[in-house]
Amino acid sequence: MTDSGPKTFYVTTPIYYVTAAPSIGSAYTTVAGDVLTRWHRQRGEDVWYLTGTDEHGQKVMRAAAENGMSPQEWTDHLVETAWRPVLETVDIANDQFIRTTDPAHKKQVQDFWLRVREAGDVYEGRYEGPYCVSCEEFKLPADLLVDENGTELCAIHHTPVETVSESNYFFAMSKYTQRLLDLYESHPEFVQPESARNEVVSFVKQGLKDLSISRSSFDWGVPVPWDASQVFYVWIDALLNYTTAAGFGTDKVLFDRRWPADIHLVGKDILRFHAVIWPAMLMAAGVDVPRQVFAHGWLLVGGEKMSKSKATAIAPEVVTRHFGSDAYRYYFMKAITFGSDGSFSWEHISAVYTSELANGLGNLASRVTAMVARYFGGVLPAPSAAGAAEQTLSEALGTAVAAAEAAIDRVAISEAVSAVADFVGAVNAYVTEQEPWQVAKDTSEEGRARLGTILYAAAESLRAIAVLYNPVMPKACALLWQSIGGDALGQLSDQRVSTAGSWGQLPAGVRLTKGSALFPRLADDSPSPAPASDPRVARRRDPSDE
RNA sequence: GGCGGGGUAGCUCAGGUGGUCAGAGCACACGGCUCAUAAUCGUGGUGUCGCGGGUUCAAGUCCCGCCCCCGCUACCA
Repeated sequence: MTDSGPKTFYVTTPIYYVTAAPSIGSAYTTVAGDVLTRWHRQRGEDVWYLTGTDEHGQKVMRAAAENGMSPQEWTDHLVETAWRPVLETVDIANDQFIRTTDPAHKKQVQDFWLRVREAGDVYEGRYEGPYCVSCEEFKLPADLLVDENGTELCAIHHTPVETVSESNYFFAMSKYTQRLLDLYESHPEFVQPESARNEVVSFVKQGLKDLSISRSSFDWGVPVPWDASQVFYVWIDALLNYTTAAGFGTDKVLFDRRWPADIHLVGKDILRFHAVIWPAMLMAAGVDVPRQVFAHGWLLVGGEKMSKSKATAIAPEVVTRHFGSDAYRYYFMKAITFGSDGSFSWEHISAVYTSELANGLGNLASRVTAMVARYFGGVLPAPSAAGAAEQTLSEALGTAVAAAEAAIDRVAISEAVSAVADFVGAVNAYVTEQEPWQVAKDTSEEGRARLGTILYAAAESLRAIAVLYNPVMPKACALLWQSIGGDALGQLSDQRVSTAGSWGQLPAGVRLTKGSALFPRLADDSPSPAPASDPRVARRRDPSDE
């Protein structure tokens, strides 16, 4: 619209590889991005949140064949039946869903590499590696077995692999070794958390080799524009989704506003592609590198990395069906330190749901709205002079807001959520200590005034909680907002997190209603792990679940 | 093998530049309260801070050795 607008806060998830349906692992990343997105929107920033699917490559081809479909049919099917629906399952407010099979993307990939080629960083060479004739594909050294004679065997066919070479195009990535190291040095925030940064730096310090960027042994990919016999290596194509979506090559005004991306969220398994290859590609093309690549950890189930092959992969819907999307989001964002591995268990999410959402936040809303209804006919009383307790409470709110804001800036999502959760606890304690039900027995003017002050403080606290939790639990917060009469202040999504701590925003006189429970207590009927045949459970796609 | 991260209360984890660092939440026990979703509030933790040495007045916290777990060690994504 305008070419002088503010820089967009641009958030991305990885584009998920469509050999299988989503698991809680991929949804975890997407939820994290969504929370950051919604939080920044409530700072009043212009945010663009991108997610999507990565659809090329040999594995997709193979998965399609196994399912009796063409690659395009297969990816269309999975995208429409699994990957788009899961966004609704976990309540994602993305702005765009990109598919690497989109024509616009394919064109951009070709244009990008033509540009790098013209810059002199693409050359023809030979890729040589172990090849299994039965599999009809190159193998990775790590995937090979070695027999007693030292012969390398295909792990699938147990037959010797041959050394085969094919003509490929290469990207002169080695040239960028030092520039990458300089980037990591001058911008420590480029790769986070620190553990991820260390791995990347030590990897690059070994020196980079050039990268084969095309394949001629199969054709499910973006055609190399200057050589019809080759398609681009899937990562080289996939990474460019981030610039395609930003308008690279098609809309300069848009691109200048949106790029560079502010944060690429990735699982730590795909860190290198994002923290090494991707910035090197961009440097070669003369494009700014993203501001940050943030790698989160694994979801562990039973102490092990979640794995489809071990039937520990869980479909998000299995969890949301029982707990709802808000609890799903809350649990993964609060109970797991973002950036570290975290354990998921049905028992744990169940315990967190009951203690923090049902007994904590839900019950707080319930008791406050019930008392306003009982003692003031549902109309929020005006507060009289605040006492020490109210002062303490409002200060606790200010502390929570400051802590949460600072944590979000560090992508310490669990800390941000915890800061608000601590405030919820403080409000519950406040209510208990002030004993409004006792004060209500004092029908004098002073008694009524004091009662009004207490309930106002409690309701005002709920107002702030709704604002601060909205990025995490949009559905429940919408209900809470409605029940405390928040509409008098406008739309919840328009409430700014930065000023959420300003005390006294909720106007006296609004009507509070006690709706149904925000988070009803749930019967403990923990489901057995879904069987592998369950269509909701992703098919095997090891070793990565991204 | 090399590099990196980790082994802390029943569970999930903070802390870790040496001296209120022996912690939080959950679970559990007892007590208070009754507005509320049998919810809430308060009180209660000696656990060899993986093992063995060492430095120090003082070590989860530094040094050495060892054990175990996980990740990375490049072109499957």
